[in-house]
Amino acid sequence: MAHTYEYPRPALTVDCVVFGFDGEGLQVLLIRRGVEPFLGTWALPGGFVHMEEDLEDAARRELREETSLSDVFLEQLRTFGTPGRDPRGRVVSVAFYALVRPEQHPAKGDTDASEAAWFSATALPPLAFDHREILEAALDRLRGKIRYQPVGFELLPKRFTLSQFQALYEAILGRPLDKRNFRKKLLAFDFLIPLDEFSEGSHRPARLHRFDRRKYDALVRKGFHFEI
Amino acid sequence: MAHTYEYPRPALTVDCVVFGFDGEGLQVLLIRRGVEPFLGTWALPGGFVHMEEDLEDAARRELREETSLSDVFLEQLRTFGTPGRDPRGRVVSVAFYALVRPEQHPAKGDTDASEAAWFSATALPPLAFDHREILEAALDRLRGKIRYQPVGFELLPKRFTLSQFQALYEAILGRPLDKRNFRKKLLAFDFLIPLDEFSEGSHRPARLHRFDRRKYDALVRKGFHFEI
DNA sequence: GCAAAAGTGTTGCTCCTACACCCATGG
DNA sequence: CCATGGGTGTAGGAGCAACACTTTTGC
Repeated sequence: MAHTYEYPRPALTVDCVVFGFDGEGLQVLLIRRGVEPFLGTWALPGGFVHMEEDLEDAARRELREETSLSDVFLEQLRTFGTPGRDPRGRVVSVAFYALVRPEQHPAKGDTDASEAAWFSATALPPLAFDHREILEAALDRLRGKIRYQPVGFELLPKRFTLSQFQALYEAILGRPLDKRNFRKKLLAFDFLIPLDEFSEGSHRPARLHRFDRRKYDALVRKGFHFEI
Repeated sequence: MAHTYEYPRPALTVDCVVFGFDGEGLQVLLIRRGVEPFLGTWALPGGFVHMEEDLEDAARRELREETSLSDVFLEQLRTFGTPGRDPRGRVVSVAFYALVRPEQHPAKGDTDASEAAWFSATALPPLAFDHREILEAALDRLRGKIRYQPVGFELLPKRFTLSQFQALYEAILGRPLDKRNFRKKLLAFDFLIPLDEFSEGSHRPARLHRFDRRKYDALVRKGFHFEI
C-alpha cells in the first residue's frame, strides 16, 4: 500500500567481477574510477540500476559501457549491503561474476573514456569500496563452481587444447594435476569433441577440442554429475 | 556526488525461505498475508529493509517479527529484481534461506497477528509475488549444498540418531540410501560423536550422536572435502 | 511372541593415483 | 639435432555398491 513506499530507499547498483585466463593465471578486469569517491582507484565495473531494468540487464549494460564486453557468461554472485560500504550513503550492490574467453577480451583503447586493465588475480591493486571483498567472494565461488560444473570452457577459446584446459584448472585450483589422469578423466566424460585441427606454435601441434554443450546437457538430464 | 542520488530507487526487501524437517519430509514455513496485495495468500516471511540495517540483520529481524524464530542458520540465496515482480512497483528482494531445528519450531500461536504454518515442500499452496520461484531456487540450493557441506545438522535436533540423518538425506535427495553404506561413510568422517544416550519410542532405542563442529572445521582446514 | 526399527561385515568391482618414455614440430 | 610441449598405458590400492540377518524394545 502507498505507505510502504514512504520508506527511505537505499540506492541500488550492480558490480561485476570479470574473470579471464591468459594461459598462465586467472585474471580480473578492473576499471580506474573517473569520479569521486575513490577517484583514480581501481574498481569493479558496475553502476546504478535503472528503474524498469532487470538486474542482470543492468550488469550487462554496465559491462558493455565500461569494458565493451558483451555475450559473456554472467551469473549473480550475491548482494553486498553493509551500511557504510559506500561513503556517499546507503548503497546496496548486487554482485555478478563474468567469465570471458580470450577472443572476447577488449583490446586496449576499446573502452571509452575510463581506463580498463587486466590484473592477475594473485596481484591485485588496492580497490575502491568493498570491492576486494566482493572479488574474494567471486574467487571462492569460481573455485567451488569449477569443480562440479563445466564453467571452465567459458574462460577458454571455443576451440582449445587439453593442455590449455589443464593449465586453467591448475591455475584456479592452485595445484598441479597429473596429465595422463586429467586427460583420461576428461575424455571419458564424452562431451569433448576432438577436432581435426591443431594448435600452431614452435613445437609439436596439439589437437584442438570443443565442448559439446548439447551432449553435456543430455548427460545432466540423465543424472550425470560432473566433477573434477 | 550528489547527482548519483537523484536516480529513482527501487524499494528493497528481504524474503526468507525457512526449511524444517519433521522426520518424514522437508517443510517450509509460510505466513498468510494480512495486507494487500495478495491479502490472504501464503507468502515467504520478509519485509522492507531499514536504512542503516544490514541485509542479514533485516532478514533476522523479519524472521523474529513474523515467525518468532531466532538463532537459526541463515544464508543469502540471491536477489530477485525483475521489474513487475511486485504489482506495487519496482521492488527488489534479497532472498535468504534458513534451516531450523525441530526444537526451534515455533509453536502454534507463537507468531503474533499473522498466521504462520509449515507446509510440505512437495505440496505447496499458491504463493504471493514470485515467491514460488524463490522457493524453488532455495530448494535447488539446499539440494546442492547438502551434498558437499554438512548443513543437514542444522535441520536436526542437536542430538540425533543416524536413522534420522539418513531419512533427512533421503527426503532431500529424493532417493533411498543404503543403510549400512550410509552409516559406514558417515562414521568414517569422524566428526560425529556417539553419545551414551538413546532415543525413546516403542521399539529398539537408537544411539544419539552429535555433530562436532570443532572437529569438522579442523578437518576442513586440512583440506578435507565433505561429500555424500 | 510379534511388530518395528536398530545395528552390523564382506565381497566384487570400479575408479583413482602414481608413474616414464617416445613423438612431432620449429628453429 | 636439440629444445619444447604433446601424447600415451598399466598396476596397485582405495573406496563404493550390493546385499540379509540378528538384536532390542514396547505392547
